Amino acid sequence: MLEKLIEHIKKFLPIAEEDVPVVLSFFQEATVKKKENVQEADKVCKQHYFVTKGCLRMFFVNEKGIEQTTYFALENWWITDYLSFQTGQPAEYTIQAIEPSEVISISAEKQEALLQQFPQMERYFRIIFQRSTAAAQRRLKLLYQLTREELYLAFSKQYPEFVQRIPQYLLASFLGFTPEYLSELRKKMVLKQV
Amino acid sequence: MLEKLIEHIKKFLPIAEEDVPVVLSFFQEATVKKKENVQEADKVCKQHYFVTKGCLRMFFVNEKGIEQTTYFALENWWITDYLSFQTGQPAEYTIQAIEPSEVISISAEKQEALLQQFPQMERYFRIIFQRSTAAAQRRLKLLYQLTREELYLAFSKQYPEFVQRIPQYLLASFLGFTPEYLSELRKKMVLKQV
DNA sequence: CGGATCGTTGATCAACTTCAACGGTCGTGG
DNA sequence: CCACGACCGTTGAAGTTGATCAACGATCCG
Repeated sequence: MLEKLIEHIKKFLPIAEEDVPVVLSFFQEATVKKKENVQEADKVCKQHYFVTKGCLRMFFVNEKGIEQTTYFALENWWITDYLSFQTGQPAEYTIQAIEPSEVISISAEKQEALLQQFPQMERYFRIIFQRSTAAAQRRLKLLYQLTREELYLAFSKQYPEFVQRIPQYLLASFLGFTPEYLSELRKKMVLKQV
Repeated sequence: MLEKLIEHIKKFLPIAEEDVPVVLSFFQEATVKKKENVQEADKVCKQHYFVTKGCLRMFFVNEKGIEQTTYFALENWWITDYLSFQTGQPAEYTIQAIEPSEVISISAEKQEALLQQFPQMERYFRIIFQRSTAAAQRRLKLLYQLTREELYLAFSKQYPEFVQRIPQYLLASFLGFTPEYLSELRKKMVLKQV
């Protein structure tokens, strides 16, 4: 399973075979059950997670007590509450598996130690975060320019298999509307196709 | 003016004095007039901008022909259309000065060359992008959890001087609503205070 | 001084939420 | 293996939020 991470790193930079076990020694593996939290809100987020199997979601609980999902992480995606991870403040987000999953993680301290010992890993994380920044810009553009209905269409088109894979109420939350409204949208779309 | 960039880099890592001029030789300076574009939509975004003075905004034009502003960049902030910058595709965003400004910039090619020659700069950009990722998470949380009115209040509270500094229609656009509605919100708030 | 730009106002309208209720399905315990 | 409860998706009515459009005043700047 750790192999998955090495493969991912190798996509972005060369890494000497003899360094592989040393690099990997900074990380730990975990199996996560469905609905299990890897990170609880209000606790400091100590780990940075790399998903090797399954799917995680990140959510916060709003004033009405509703879980608002804002991120999903699939295989080969990094995820964490970066604000808490960086500053050591309590996290605002909970991170939960929505399927039986497998993750690799590294603590903030170990990540820093890894970067000290293997400065070339700065490049790996620089690229990861640069891509994340680009993805955030793209997502924000969609959020600003599309109606909820168009958002649903765009997302369904880009991730058709994923839409099948997750419960509708999570998708509705992620897209920023209610499950009832998603239900209405789906009905409308079926009618149009007939 | 280039001094501002060096100061910023030094906040995150040590840099030998003799390296300073070499590092700086990768960058270029520019003065930008109010309303001048440093980046046009549909052209490939070749530069990564660091603002040393003034303020830039990033926007796209939606289907109704309205300029939708999604980012501001103040002093010591990096900004660009990262998707275009990374992939070489045409940009979706325009980047424009909203005040007379001064920027330092570096092309994608030169940034790569800089990182090859000074690998410690990977750390600098890793930190910049990691913070940017954290900021994006924070912003997304606010967008999902607050009403438009609360967004305006929160933003006014966090950046009171900035709200004074920019035209209201830009602020309304950034917060995701119309200038007319912002006007209504402001009226409502004044009435409450009386 | 004159035109363009910006903020405001009010009426109407569309998008989306809220709430309550119902039916289907899935998983768990007996 | 069945029965029960919890969870999930759906439906429809009523209510909010915020958009749209058109018009007007103020201000800025050349």
